[in-house]
Amino acid sequence: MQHVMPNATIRDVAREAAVSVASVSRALNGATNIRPELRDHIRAVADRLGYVPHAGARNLSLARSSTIGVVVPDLHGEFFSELMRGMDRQASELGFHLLLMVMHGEADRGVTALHAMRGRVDGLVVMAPQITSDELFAHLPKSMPSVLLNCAPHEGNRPELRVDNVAGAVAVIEHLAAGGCRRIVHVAGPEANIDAQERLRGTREACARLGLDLRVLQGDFNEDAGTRAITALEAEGAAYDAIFAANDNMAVGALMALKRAGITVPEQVAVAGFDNIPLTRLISPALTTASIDIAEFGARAVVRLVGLIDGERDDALEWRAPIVIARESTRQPTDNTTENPIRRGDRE
Amino acid sequence: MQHVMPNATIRDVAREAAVSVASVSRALNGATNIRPELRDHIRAVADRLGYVPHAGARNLSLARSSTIGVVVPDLHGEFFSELMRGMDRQASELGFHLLLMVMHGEADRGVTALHAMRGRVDGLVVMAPQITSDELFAHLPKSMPSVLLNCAPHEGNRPELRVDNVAGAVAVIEHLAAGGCRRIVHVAGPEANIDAQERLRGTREACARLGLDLRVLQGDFNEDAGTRAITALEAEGAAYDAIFAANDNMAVGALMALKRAGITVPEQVAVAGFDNIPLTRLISPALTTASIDIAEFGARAVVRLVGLIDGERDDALEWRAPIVIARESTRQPTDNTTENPIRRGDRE
DNA sequence: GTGCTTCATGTAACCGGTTACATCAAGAGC
DNA sequence: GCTCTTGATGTAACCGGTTACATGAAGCAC
Repeated sequence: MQHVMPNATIRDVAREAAVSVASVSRALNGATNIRPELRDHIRAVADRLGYVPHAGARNLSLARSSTIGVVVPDLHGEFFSELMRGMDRQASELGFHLLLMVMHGEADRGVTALHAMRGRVDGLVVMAPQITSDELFAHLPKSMPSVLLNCAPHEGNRPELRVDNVAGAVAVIEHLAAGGCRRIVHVAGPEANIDAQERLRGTREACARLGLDLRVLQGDFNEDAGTRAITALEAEGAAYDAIFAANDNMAVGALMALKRAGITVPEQVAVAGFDNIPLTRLISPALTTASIDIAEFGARAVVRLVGLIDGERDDALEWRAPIVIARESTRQPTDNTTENPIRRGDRE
Repeated sequence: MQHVMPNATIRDVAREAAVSVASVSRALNGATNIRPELRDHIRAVADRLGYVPHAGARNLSLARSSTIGVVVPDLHGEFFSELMRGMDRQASELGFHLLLMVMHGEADRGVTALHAMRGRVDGLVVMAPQITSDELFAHLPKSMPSVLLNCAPHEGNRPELRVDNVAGAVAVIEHLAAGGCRRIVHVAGPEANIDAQERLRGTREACARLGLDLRVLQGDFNEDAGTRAITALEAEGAAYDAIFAANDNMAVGALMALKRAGITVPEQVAVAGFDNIPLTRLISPALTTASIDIAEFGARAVVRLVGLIDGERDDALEWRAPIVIARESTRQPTDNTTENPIRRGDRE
């Protein structure tokens, strides 16, 4: 009597069951053209030997790995854990695995990573917010299905998913306006940052359309910038009733500075941020902010990628419009003004 | 002149360079037994064709995938992003990739996951804190190198890494006692969770040894449980001067509830958590907590696993004792013995 | 010249699966 | 009886790499 052999191959099973490898393969993969008794016998033998198919070999001959490569810039914080969560849930639902690859900022490591993926994955989800992506894309073979997440603008059409910062900023301004604010101060992010630029643009558009006063102060995404903005405004005795910071960090800085200055939030000045970092729920007053559903973002990328892998045609640039998460730092809409998440159509 | 072919194989390169596949392999893998001019020529041709080796095929013939399978129970929160971060950094340093596999609680999915790993990875890092892992281990072939993280007790010796929750809880209680606390409330985690059980045990031991009052409230690791605990305590007018929650989430919930109830932290009630999620630094007052260096924990698991893969012998059960990270939510130890009793909140 | 060593290169087997095609037995139709 | 069809099973090629071994040319000693 044969003992369990830890790494039995299909040929071991075939020998032990006195059949050919083809029959074993058929028995285990549920092919119909095999006699039921034989199928059961083979399965029993396979069980007895503790046979588990070698996925690598299977992948090679099927030319399919059922694996999705995930290329991300870094792994800090909750954004990534949420993103991975959404991708994983969706991938496992569709029968795919996730192979993770982090390029720690260095572009050449990104290229190496991309190469290492060849023959290991069926497709890629690539997140590369750095501007240097063009080199990366040059190494992304056309034959490799891939979905881009929040990448900087680039040559050519590719299936892509982006956060609609413009729409998010518009939604925030509309929310502020609905709460009665008329004189908005926007604390902008770094000029070179694409997200910051778009948020500023949305703010400008919405204020112009709604006839609101807008003043823009330069910031840098750090908490201090929010504090400095308030200090400066108070020093010159400026009149304003809302602060919209281009990210939550700066909004928190502004909030703290307002508190110290004895200005009540949201009664005298409303404050809103962007990103929905976990902290926003916990400070007091809780911060109104805008963000997308990150897990859904990841899941959607996986769905589209699997579509591509299955041969679908897809060149679309899809946008995810952030929704406003209204908390204590802003006044709620007074009347029946709409506060729907605004989905913008194709921008240019 | 030949064009770039997207999925050139080694045989394409061989034909194009008018050499054998063996030479191509040697040229690209840096073998010494090849004429330098020929090597350069082959490399040039490979470049021109855009040849990237097929990792799957390579793995099969080398019987090595340079990939580590990571089996985790779920992906919530920052613990996992930190863990993955540590593992990823170390793995990429050692030339390994990470294949992620989440078993959402269901044990049979864990077994399926394990099988799917065969022939895809060289070894596994398995984290299975809640389920009765014995079934899982039964499906973990001896031939598959694996390192266990924080698994429930089980048969036999395996290379393993565990957080010493008992020691961590003891350290927290000692820190609270050193700050003058005498009436401790422990908000416990889920009863079925091994971490929660051990933290409770450490709390019990330390309180008994130090002669502190201890009251245990059942929780579930969610923020709400902390809030509910405070609500219940206040409703009955209980006397207590410290909350030790079995994880940070619940501690944060408690902190917020205390704030809302107008109870000062840490003057009237000190609060401590467990895990050191990044959030704890950001809230106000910053939360005292206990934790291991999670990234290091993950990195160490990878190091040991790679050792196993390389044939080292290793059956050790290694412990990581958490340290207390004292922040604003607890009083710092005063010099030798007594704390000023006036500040201590007997609030009834 | 022959014989021996050394070294670059090629040939073909192998990793462990899948599957097109060949084979063969049984049953149907005449 | 013979032929044709049908369906189960086996044989061997293939996926794309690596590499043991074979080959053959060059170099050297005699």
